[in-house]
Amino acid sequence: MLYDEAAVRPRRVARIATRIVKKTRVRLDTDERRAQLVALAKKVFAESAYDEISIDDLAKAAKISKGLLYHYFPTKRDLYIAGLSEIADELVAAVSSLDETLAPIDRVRVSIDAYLDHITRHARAFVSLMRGGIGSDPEVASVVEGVRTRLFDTFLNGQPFAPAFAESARFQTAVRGWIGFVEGASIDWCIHPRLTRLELRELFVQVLFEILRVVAPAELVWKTLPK
Amino acid sequence: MLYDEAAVRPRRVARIATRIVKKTRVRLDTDERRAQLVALAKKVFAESAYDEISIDDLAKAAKISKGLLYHYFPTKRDLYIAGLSEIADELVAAVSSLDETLAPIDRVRVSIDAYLDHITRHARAFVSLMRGGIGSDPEVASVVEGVRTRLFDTFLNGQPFAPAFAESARFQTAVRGWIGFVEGASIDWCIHPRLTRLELRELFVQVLFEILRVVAPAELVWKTLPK
DNA sequence: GTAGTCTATTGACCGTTGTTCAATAGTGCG
DNA sequence: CGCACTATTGAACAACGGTCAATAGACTAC
Repeated sequence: MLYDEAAVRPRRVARIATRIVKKTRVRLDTDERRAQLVALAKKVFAESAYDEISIDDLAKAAKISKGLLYHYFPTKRDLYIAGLSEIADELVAAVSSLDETLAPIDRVRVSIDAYLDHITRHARAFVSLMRGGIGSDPEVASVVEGVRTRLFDTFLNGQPFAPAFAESARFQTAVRGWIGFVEGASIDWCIHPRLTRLELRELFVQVLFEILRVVAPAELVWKTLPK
Repeated sequence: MLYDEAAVRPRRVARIATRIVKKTRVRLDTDERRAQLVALAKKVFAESAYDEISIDDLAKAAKISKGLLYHYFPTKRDLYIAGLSEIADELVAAVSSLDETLAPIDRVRVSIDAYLDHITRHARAFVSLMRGGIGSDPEVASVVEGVRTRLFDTFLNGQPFAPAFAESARFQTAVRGWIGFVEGASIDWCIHPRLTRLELRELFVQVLFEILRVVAPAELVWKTLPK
């Protein structure tokens, strides 16, 4: 399959054959081509693992040559990260449509709802994003960690924390932990949906509040903490 | 460097030279060799990423030929997983020395202490274990997920839960989330130690209890829950 | 129409990788 | 000494990620 006849055929003959068959090249604008390739990467890498997909596979799927792919992305990893970043952006964007008129607690509720909605619809992409196709690659890790901090910002943005509270080490560690809680339970839930989406959401909200209560000194507790 | 003189030298010449130099082969027992190779894999893969280390590197480090490596492990991935599994076993073993005489809450405390002790001493190995060198590989994922469930068992084993409680979906989801909490905060803490080890431990314990309180119906709450 | 320019596109090529396998060399037994 | 057993080797292989000079389609200018 690798060394088939066409591959070793001399260049000139191939050229003539090309003319005869009228195999016309498709010329695309730079931006269109880039967008097409990133879209393909998003789809393919959400379905299969990083090293199960070769550059040749991608080129064949895009109906272009390998060389052209390298004209747009310096390395396979760059293409992968481009796709992953878009998946990440979509997730963050889906969550961050916040309604200023809502009470803080309901704002969290809405955000988590949007979050669960989105990862339900894009379960495979979500898992492959969070599990990190190339776990040890620093760029990939920074995309994933970026999602966490951006999600955190979106969940809690504009909430009336006392500044001293928000900067305390306990608070930051606890929130990072809560993100881990949500992530772990979400991934588990994607595979074994033992709770309804609503039950899961309420669990997240309740746990968040309990964690904040544990972490915060009494006088700094979030104003809207129930009871 | 790749195609150096020695490499392309005809076999017979090489053999004669070998005799002259008296380069004796080292013959090892099967189990010893296997153990040596797994130990090497553990060390190397804890330090560097999966695809930064080639089979040639490993063979050279072990002072054996590539072929022999494949005599013991059918594929590079198998060797990697063998090393990873030992790292995982060591972590679980370190945590699971439980003292039956202690009160349940203190047993959790001791376990978490051992956990933090261990990941402090083997931070790199821990991170590369939990971040998964080949994130999407199902076998690797199952090793990591195995660590989570075994840690969970160790943390909570022998605690006086009502069976109905332990089997409830809310409980299981919540505990899986707590594992995510501990993991996320631990990895964060390995990189930015903003809290003391003791503070972190107490945070974990408190959050665990609050989560259990949130999740459990009143009459089933862990007997030892403080207050 | 034709010549020339620009650049999107190609395919042959390279070195390295993971993997295979027939050949080899130590070791112990009769 | 001869023989079997197996730990060990090294050359070969296909596939991979990546490079590059050459090509072809679209545009402008005359």
